Amino acid sequence: MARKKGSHSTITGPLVHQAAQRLFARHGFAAVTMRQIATEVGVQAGALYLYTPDKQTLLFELMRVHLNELLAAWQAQPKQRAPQDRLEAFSRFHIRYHLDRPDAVFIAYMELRNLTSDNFSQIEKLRHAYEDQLENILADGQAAGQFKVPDTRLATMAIIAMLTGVNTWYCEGGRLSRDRVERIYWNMVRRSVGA
Amino acid sequence: MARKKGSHSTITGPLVHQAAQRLFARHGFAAVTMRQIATEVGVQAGALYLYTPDKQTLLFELMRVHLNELLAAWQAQPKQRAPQDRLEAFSRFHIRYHLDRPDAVFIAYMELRNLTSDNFSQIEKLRHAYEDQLENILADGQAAGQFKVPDTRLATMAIIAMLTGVNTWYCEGGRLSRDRVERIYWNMVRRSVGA
DNA sequence: GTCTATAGAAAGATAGAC
DNA sequence: GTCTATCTTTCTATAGAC
Repeated sequence: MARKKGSHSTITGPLVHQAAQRLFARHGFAAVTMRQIATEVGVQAGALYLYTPDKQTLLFELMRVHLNELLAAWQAQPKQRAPQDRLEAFSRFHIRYHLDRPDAVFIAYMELRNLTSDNFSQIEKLRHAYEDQLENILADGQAAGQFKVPDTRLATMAIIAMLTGVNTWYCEGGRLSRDRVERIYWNMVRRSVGA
Repeated sequence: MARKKGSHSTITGPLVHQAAQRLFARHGFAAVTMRQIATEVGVQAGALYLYTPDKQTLLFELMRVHLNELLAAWQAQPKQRAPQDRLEAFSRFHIRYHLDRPDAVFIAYMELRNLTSDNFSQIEKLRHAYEDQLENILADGQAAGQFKVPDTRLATMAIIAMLTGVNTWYCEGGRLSRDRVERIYWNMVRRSVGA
């Protein structure tokens, strides 16, 4: 049998990651087979192992890249001075960024259980680094007497959970525009910390 | 070979559900095998099919029972009159109830993808009925001019996500007591709706 | 009610042809 | 770089002994 196509290593590599991301998000890591990913990409199952040493590494890389990009994107945001402005920037950024990448977000939150213990530690470190960005804002606002946050760590987790929750219900082109959602959430966040 | 034990159908049935709940929560539905569940229970894999027609039904039953019990437990709570009191009752109840059943909660939120489409519809209906309990409180408070909630559905989802998030980080016997967590979250919820 | 044994399908991963 | 072919393991579910 002749092969179907020529060489495409620089193209196929990213395609493998995209297909895995889509399928893992839709059906869950454990439920997706290498054959399904291969079919989605348009190659044979064996060919996937040219782009990843194994299924576990594929999952790990998806999460690692996502969290690194998330952190980088936040760092690249214009810096504000006042705690309240920084909190607004974070709230809006978080919603916007997460709504744009539902699959990556879903995987990063839902598939932690399926990481090996070493990989889990690395991912948790990255996630924690992101959470710390918000915690610092809250701590500064509290220190400046502008927020009423009795426990900055708890408030950090509460706010992130609330904001990330948008992904579970928001429907593109639905009743609410993104901007309206951003504004309503920001108002809830603002009031929740007593600003 | 002699069998290990006598008959225990009334005991083994619940044990199967408990073991499945523990394992599904820990490793995910798709990652858990019937053999693992059987080992946990102390029977052979084949014996599980005396208690469930298949793996899918086992998952569905865990979710269905959990959500039914959740609704019943909320209905059994003492009724308050004022929207603010009802919101406090709901917030505290939600945290308390969910912290008591981390495995069942985890499964009900994470394994929706693994339900067949028929089973999914039924579970969504139950979840929606619970969410409506909160939405009614918010709508009443808004109508009474006591809350500032521009979109009750959005606020419902935001608050439930925030409250349920406790389960992802709360550590029994850790830095914060349950009562303190309840109180801080209630304050954040209260302020977030402008009460 | 639980066991052993196994059918039958499908998984992850590898080897070697082209 | 992708293919076919396959090894090895493991899965869900069933059948029939006890």
